[in-house]
Amino acid sequence: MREVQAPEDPAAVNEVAAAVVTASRVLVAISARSLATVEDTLTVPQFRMLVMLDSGGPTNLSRLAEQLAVNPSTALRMVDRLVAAGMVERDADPADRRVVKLAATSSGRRVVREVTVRRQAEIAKIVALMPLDRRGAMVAALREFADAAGEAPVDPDAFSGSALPGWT
Amino acid sequence: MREVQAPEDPAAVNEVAAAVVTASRVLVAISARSLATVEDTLTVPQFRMLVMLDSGGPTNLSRLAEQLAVNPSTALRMVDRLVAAGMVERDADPADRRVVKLAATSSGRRVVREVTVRRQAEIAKIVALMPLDRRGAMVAALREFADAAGEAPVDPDAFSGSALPGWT
DNA sequence: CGGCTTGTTTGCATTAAGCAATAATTGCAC
DNA sequence: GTGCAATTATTGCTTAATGCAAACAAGCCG
Repeated sequence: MREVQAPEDPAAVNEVAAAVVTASRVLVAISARSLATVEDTLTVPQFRMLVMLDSGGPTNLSRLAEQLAVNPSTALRMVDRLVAAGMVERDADPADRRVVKLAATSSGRRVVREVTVRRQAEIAKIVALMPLDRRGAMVAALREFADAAGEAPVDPDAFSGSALPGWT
Repeated sequence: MREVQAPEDPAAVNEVAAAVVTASRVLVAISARSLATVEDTLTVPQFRMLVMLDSGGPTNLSRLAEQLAVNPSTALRMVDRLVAAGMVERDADPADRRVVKLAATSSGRRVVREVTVRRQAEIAKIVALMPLDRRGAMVAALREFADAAGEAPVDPDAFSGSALPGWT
């Protein structure tokens, strides 16, 4: 069986990997900075949970824990703290008395919005420093990379208002 | 004072931001997967510490804590656990009896190498799926982005063997 | 020498996290 | 329709990560 692609040049692959790693550092740094705004109020895991609730709408505990890839008991106690902080609301589900519907309060949503706005601003600031005629190539290249990884693209409009599910 | 760049098109900036976010999800996922290999043995913060010690060479506790951006006491207890796991070595500094020199053991270094190899393999696998003639554009675009962010690029050769400091 | 700084460690508290067990429902099979 | 299996939330126990403040040790400098 033959490779579909031409034989790989190890040095070239390394070059790409290095570029990927460098870019990812930038992204991680942006995440951290934009979250530092509300750092006094929220921890990183708490923020991730809040983003899930804000973007995904109300859910129950099990699904939330599954989305965050944590143990239900962990999720439960995080919810407890967010409820105590007034950022998440608990409601009984009339259809199934086992489940507890969880939703972000307006206060919680506001925090998510603040962080998101700041993050977008950080990215935009960097993008603005790039030569105008290179941005198209940037978008194309990143999409190509994401496509190759089999990741569903983010809708530019959808995310502009509210959420970046799962992204710290 | 006038802008150097042409006036921004908000929609275009959003497009770039969306592409960046999508790509960053892929990178985060790769991180998580490649670290899952040793998940049973090490926690994420422990691995970060190990990477620091492996790539940066021996240090003392204060500098290590500073690099990881954690409190010295936190770093101390993490070191305790890594020492107990046989992955880090404590040595007295003859020049200054206050400091404790910390270094990764060969066992610790091996773990870092395993994860790094797996991560590179994951990235390479994705890169291999991209059209050959687009990889150059990808590298160029990512470098441009990193440059704009003022980040020092990663040396492809330097990182190929050992380390990705600070990158989870 | 005596104070100041630096480096490590300990005490105390909170958050995060997983596993196991329990309780409360619901759904389904018979 | 009753009883057992599955689902959902919760609690108890343990460990790890984290920060702050205080203690303690060792070097530095005037």
